[in-house]
Amino acid sequence: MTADRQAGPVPPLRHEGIGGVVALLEEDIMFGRLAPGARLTEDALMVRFGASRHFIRQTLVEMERRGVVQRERNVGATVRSYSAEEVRQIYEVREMLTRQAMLMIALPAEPGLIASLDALQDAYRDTVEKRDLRGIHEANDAFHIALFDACGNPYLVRTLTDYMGLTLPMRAKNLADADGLRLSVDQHGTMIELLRGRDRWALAQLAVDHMQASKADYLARIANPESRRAGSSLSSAGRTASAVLARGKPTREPLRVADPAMSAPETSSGFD
Amino acid sequence: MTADRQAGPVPPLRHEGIGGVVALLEEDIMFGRLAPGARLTEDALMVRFGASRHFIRQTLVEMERRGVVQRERNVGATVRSYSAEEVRQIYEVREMLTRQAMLMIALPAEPGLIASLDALQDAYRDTVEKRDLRGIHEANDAFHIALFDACGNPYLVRTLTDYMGLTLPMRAKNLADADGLRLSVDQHGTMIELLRGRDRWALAQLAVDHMQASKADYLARIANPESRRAGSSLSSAGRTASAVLARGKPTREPLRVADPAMSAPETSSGFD
DNA sequence: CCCCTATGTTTTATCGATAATCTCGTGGGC
DNA sequence: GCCCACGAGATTATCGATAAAACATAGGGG
Repeated sequence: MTADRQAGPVPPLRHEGIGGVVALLEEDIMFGRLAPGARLTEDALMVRFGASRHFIRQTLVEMERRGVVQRERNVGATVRSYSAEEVRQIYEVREMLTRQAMLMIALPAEPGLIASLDALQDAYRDTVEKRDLRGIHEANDAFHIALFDACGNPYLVRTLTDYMGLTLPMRAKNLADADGLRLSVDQHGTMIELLRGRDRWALAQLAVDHMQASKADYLARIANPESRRAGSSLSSAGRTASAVLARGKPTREPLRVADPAMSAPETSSGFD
Repeated sequence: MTADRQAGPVPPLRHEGIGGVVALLEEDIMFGRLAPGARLTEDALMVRFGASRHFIRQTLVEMERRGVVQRERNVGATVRSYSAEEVRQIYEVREMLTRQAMLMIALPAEPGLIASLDALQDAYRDTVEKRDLRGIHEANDAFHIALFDACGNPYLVRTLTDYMGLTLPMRAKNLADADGLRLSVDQHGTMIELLRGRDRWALAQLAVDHMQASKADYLARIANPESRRAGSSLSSAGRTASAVLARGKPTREPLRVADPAMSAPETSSGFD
């Protein structure tokens, strides 16, 4: 691990070790640089990250656990894709968990919580204004996790976090949509307001509503796969979008990664 | 893997590969042969199962994922123990998930479901009569998973299964309690009856009630740690029960496993 | 002309050995 | 007598190489 990690494709390249590679790859998936169905061969990843097979393998195991990657014995790993049915099921659970967690928050919330959420909200707003995709995602997740954390049950928070990771590929496109981001920021603000009041059900419902847009958007996207994708030039070279989304056995193709300086795709509304 | 796996300590030794080792170790934990806090060194496990370091390591990673084992970097793995607070939190989520899953079952349940549950119930009763501890556990879980499966959402079932695994060490002692088992069988029967009716809430509540006994029992057990433990002779040699349950840094002690032919501990009621 | 089989290539799975890290016991210094 | 530093032992982490499996292709037989 003290070994040379020659110039990674992403300039900052913070994070180190296995967690870092996971984060980087999740970004690739989330930003659409790695389309669903794309193969992730160990050798290619070894070259890309300058890591040993051991590390890469562990990374893939972890990503499989998180549900963003599918691994088949003796065949390899692919970016997982979800059918409309699966998406509904995942969101059904996620919505349920969210609602329950929100209902568990003692409602005139204590000032400390509101203060930290305010801070996170500010940070979130900043990243949105700066159009910092990675930052947007992280700040958004940080806000939600802090909110969930107020439910007082770390296991519930963990499971909820797991499901947030599961829906990660579905939230991809929404990071760059201006209207969706504005709505998202507004809703976060409303949540903080509701935390000052006493209406648990309103809070719970808002939190659930908050995630509808991305779900609907993703479902619409897979309904007609030829949706215009902005920076699709390099991802999964030569395959049509429908082929990429196809869930059949993956053909053996080399791993290909899009230009790191990806142009922000302009897509429909919705966020979470 | 084609390598010789010389006589394992458990006669049947079905299962092969990593999943098998996990199952065996989970049994050890569940039956109390491996007390909470016990160290699981790779070398010891390699000897015990005649497997390579690679396998054992993967096994420990998997068991950590399942929550039955705790791993600390450069230190090793120990059987995880749960505080009263954690137990309540885990059960809180598990109860919530259970209730929701039960409520999702369309209620005059279809005959096919009832038929398969009847079959599983018969099998369960058989294992109970035969006092087949391992079988009891497996048959019980099979019944519950089949029941949960009727909710129609595989992701919910999976999460629920994860939590069943998490509460596995808490359900340990209850496998051998005659009264508890009788109650358990009865409740399963009542569930099947309720599936024929239309009262979703009664079914959900029964399913939640069904797991209260083991929770209460475990909480009582950790409240006064000097509870009489039947086959404690070899597990964690020389340490007091309270020391075993202590959650501080584990002292380095050799792995010790109790006699495979464990005498069934007679303990209080409760089951799930 | 099509289907089945043999073989080469790609990719993953497994192993044994070495390096890094931690824990615990011991001895010297204050 | 107590505290800190050092070293021995134990245990995990990592690596490189080899084995095994699956896929893809090309050739032969029907």
